[in-house]
Amino acid sequence: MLQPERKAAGRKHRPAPKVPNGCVNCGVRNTTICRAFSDKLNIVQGFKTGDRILKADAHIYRVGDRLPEIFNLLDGWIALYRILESGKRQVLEILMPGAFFGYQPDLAEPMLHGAYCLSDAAICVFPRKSFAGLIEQHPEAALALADINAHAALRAQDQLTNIGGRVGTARVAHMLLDLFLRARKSMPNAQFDTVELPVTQELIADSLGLTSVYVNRILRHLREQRLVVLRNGLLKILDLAALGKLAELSTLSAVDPASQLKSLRPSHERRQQARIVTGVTAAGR
Amino acid sequence: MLQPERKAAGRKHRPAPKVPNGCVNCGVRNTTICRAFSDKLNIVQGFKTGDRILKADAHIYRVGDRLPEIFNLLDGWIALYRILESGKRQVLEILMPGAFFGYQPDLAEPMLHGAYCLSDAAICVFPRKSFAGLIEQHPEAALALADINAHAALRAQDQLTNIGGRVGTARVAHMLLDLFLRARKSMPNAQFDTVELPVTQELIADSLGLTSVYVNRILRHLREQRLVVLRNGLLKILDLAALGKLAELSTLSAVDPASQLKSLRPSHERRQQARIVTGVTAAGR
DNA sequence: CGCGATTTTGATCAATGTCAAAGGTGGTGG
DNA sequence: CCACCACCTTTGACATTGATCAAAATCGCG
Repeated sequence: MLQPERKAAGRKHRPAPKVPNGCVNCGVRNTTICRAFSDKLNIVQGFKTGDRILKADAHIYRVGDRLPEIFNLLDGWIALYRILESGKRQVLEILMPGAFFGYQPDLAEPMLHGAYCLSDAAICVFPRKSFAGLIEQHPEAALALADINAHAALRAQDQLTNIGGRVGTARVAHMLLDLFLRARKSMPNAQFDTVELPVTQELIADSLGLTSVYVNRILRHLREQRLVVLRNGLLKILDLAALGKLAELSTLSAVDPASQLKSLRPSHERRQQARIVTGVTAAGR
Repeated sequence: MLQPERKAAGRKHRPAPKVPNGCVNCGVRNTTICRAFSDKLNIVQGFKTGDRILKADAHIYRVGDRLPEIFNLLDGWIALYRILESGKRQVLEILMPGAFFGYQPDLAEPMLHGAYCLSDAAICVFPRKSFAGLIEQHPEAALALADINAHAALRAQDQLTNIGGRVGTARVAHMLLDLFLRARKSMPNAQFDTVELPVTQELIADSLGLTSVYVNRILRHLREQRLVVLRNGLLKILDLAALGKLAELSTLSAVDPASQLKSLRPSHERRQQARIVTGVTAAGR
């Protein structure tokens, strides 16, 4: 359950994040709010405050802060979270490049969630004060914002469904699958079965409403079943199909990983059905 | 865990829902997307397909449906839910009058969630096909939509935090508190400690990722502690302050019930601190 | 090589789920 | 107006999942 300050895990080979040279060369300009200005990039270019490079473990803002800015995530991973009265941390969402964050209904109010870097990261900064004006001036931007928010709601509902509807093992499987598929998208060689995952077991636990100790046991279980291995910040998928089955993909999910399950190496020798073994505790070593 | 078809509980004294006579007389026109047209109600008036009265337990749409419409909730309560592969139902949100629903990022895609009536209800129907056009034509509508979606995301995150971060007792307390405060808002006499709550224990369970049996035990516990009584579709708050404490209100919640906690009858004779008794099972009768 | 943080593991306990049966309650048809 | 029925609500006994506590083993990084 979250200690005051900690170090993120395994992110060695990751190259230092770089910011693009002008919006024209921005790699994520079609994913975030900027896509509303694709034919007039000079507007965002003039609007943005600047870019910023952040170290892993840096807090971009905390719950209760009154922010003067809004952000686009250019590179790196960021976690959004809340803190409960009990001190427990609940991770709301894990952001990857292209995310638009720091927004909430009433821009002047203190932030309802915090954001901190899972890895070194690069962000693009917008001034908060004039943001509303920008949106009002440009109808397409309002549309893009509506769409972005709708997707945010969808993701939150996905997570909600995962936590509320699945047991620990399936929860973890589902989350790993989601992270894997998302991370692979932004990878150069998109046919690999391994991706970098700068998440700590405690972070997974705080995402899924479990304990890090229990997550550790579940991970061991998944490893022993030859489904997936998470080690040193690397996630390796061994049996995508079986993992998908274990994850009890909801019939129609926003991410819809189901449609992507056929893309990894065709099939495998170990077709051992990977029963949904509950009772991770007593898993024989 | 949701059976095919069921009857909602206790909703006897509720008057039959009525639809307003024209948008001008609509009671929720300032809550939903229509607020963008406050000075030109004739536009929505001309745009809407019509109104519809629904019986309790009616399904407005189900997961996978391709909807030809979008809705405003005029009267009554509606639950949005998903179905997991296991057959488990996860309630995403409970809607009250003024909600805008049936929207999702890609309007042409099959619905990712279902909607069904907890009580008799009245809804206002918009044509889905031309909805995008309406939004594009009216910048303020796009803004309103962005805001509505942002709030939807916030609510989902609230629920996420409740399920992921709290134990059963606190979860139920938090949900009841939320429902109470929301329901009371739309009540004539807003100083009462009792509201109608057309929810079944199974619905609460499916909302919170618990079992209806366990929810029942938690409710008994809350009743025995003189905090709140839920019976026959009526929710009566006995000790609002203690309930709020039990609910571990997150420091800054979107709904922020904390700020409303002082509004009920001042204090009470039984100031028995209502310890957060865990271990509901063996509660002595 | 050594420190700080994370991962692992064992032992044990508390929270929550499952199964099954008995009571209630409101609605409805006769 | 009453009896019956379907659907909720309650409760007991028991099975599992997941949390806690505490200590050892690893790993990344000077």
